[in-house]
Amino acid sequence: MKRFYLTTAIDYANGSPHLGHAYEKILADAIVRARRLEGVSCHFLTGLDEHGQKVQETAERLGRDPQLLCDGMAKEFQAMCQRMGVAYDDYIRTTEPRHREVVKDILRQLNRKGEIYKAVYGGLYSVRAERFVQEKDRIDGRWPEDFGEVIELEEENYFFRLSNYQDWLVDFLQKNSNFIFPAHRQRQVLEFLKEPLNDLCISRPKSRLHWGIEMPFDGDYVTYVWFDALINYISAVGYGTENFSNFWPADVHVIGKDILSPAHAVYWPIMLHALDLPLPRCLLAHGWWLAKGGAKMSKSEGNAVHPMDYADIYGSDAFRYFVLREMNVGQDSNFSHDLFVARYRADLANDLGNLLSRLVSMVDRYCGGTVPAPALDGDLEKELKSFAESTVAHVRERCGAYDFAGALERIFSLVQAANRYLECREPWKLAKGGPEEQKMLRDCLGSGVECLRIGAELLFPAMPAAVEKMLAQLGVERAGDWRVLAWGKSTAGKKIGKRTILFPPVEEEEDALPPLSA
RNA sequence: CGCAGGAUGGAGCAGCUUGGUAGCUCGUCAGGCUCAUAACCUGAAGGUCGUUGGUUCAAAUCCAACUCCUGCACCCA
Repeated sequence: MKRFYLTTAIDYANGSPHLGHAYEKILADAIVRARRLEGVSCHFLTGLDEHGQKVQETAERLGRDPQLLCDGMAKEFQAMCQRMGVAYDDYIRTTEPRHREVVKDILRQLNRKGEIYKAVYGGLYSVRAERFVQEKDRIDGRWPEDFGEVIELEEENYFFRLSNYQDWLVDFLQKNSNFIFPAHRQRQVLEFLKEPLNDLCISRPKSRLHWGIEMPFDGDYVTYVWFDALINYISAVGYGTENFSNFWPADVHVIGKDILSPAHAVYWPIMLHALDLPLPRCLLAHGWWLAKGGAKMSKSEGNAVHPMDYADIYGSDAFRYFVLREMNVGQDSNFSHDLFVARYRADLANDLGNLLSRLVSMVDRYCGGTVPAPALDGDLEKELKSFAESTVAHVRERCGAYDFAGALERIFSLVQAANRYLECREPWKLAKGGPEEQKMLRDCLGSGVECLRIGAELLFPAMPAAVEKMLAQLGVERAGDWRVLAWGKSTAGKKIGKRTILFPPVEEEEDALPPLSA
């Protein structure tokens, strides 16, 4: 049975995880969680890209074995996923035998088919940077300092016949306008494809680069890192085995906009096509997080956000909520401490956390801790029920369109509606009245709890851990299926759990900033 | 130069595909409430939707021109 198969980009093992990595994984995780709530069986892959020049250089600089270096990085990235509640099903590392063998198999196949040829490549080569450079790299006519000596170099390499497939790819993109999300990115790729494509150099001589997968038909070369890395999407799901068709084609490749073109939008489709494999259904290219005022985030600027610090201080769910709420998928977005705290305070602590808190408190105080049934008659109750149900429909639709910002905005409208409803009914006053008021009180609290229960179910893709805690306080099990999520009696008669503060208030001081370790 | 994205009340955003009284959150001001995490609810102030022209009965939304910001160097989500 074919599953919904989603991948993220595999992270490059040359640097520690940062906000961008965390965001991409959280976005992917939320998509998968939402899909599962629709009853779809899913497979969520992420992993680590371990070969290539940069990793080799870093390992040499540190005097460490590159494999050990990568082992450490894998642990770091996996720990981040764990911390962020990112529940992948499989983690692929490009140094694993299961990957290496598939890469070699594919190279053999393409070679047999005549898609690969050997040719001499000549150009300007920087000895210090250990790579080919171009005339346009010159600054004021001179080579940058860190290039060192630049020499003419001729080198034999293996090339993949990309250019043969350019027309096919353009045709494919024109016929499949939903291949890349958001749509304007697809136009950009088509623009890029107006220029003739060069064949792709897919080998590196071992004299220059040894840290890679050996070319199966020539032991003097290793495979170019991009060619190697992209294959993870099929090597991880058993390419060449009967299981493969349960996964491939992938439904979504979640990637950053920087690696859309040419790697994912050009190399990868052509590689697959040359192998007679179907293409993934969608490339989802997300934007970048910018520092305050739209500045680029970087380690050197010292304005990078450290996701783990936020998770440690505010909880991983608060962090997940922020990035999903604030980023319009596909566009760039700002991350600033002020924005984060504003969201945390207003949405999580005041609106949501406080709603839970007041409901649990009142059920405890006025109903002996047993949740009453939600009312079916009053006008306000009907209105609330109707809004909750339309919210379910709206959120399902938005999540299907990867619009978590829109979905979360709507869920918080529901939370506000519940707060407003309590304000209108004033259960704390009803509690002081006679039998009729007592009946209204029970109807009111039952409705309030039911409303929050539905909101919580909808929040699950964004805040899985917090939702479990909320539902535990409301005394209910998570339904775990949006298709049957209707206003009902599922909370009635349940005993509420222990009331705890889900999102504790944060201090006022500016110093409450997480430590910005450089 | 070219390509792409952006420009909406003090801040951050939505709306633009399928024109029709400008919406959300924060912030500010005034009021209400007391169940609750000094939280919640109500009301108000604040925008000629970058500029200029055009199409139209009607434009933030369509068209044209222009201005400003960002990205397009290996790497980086």
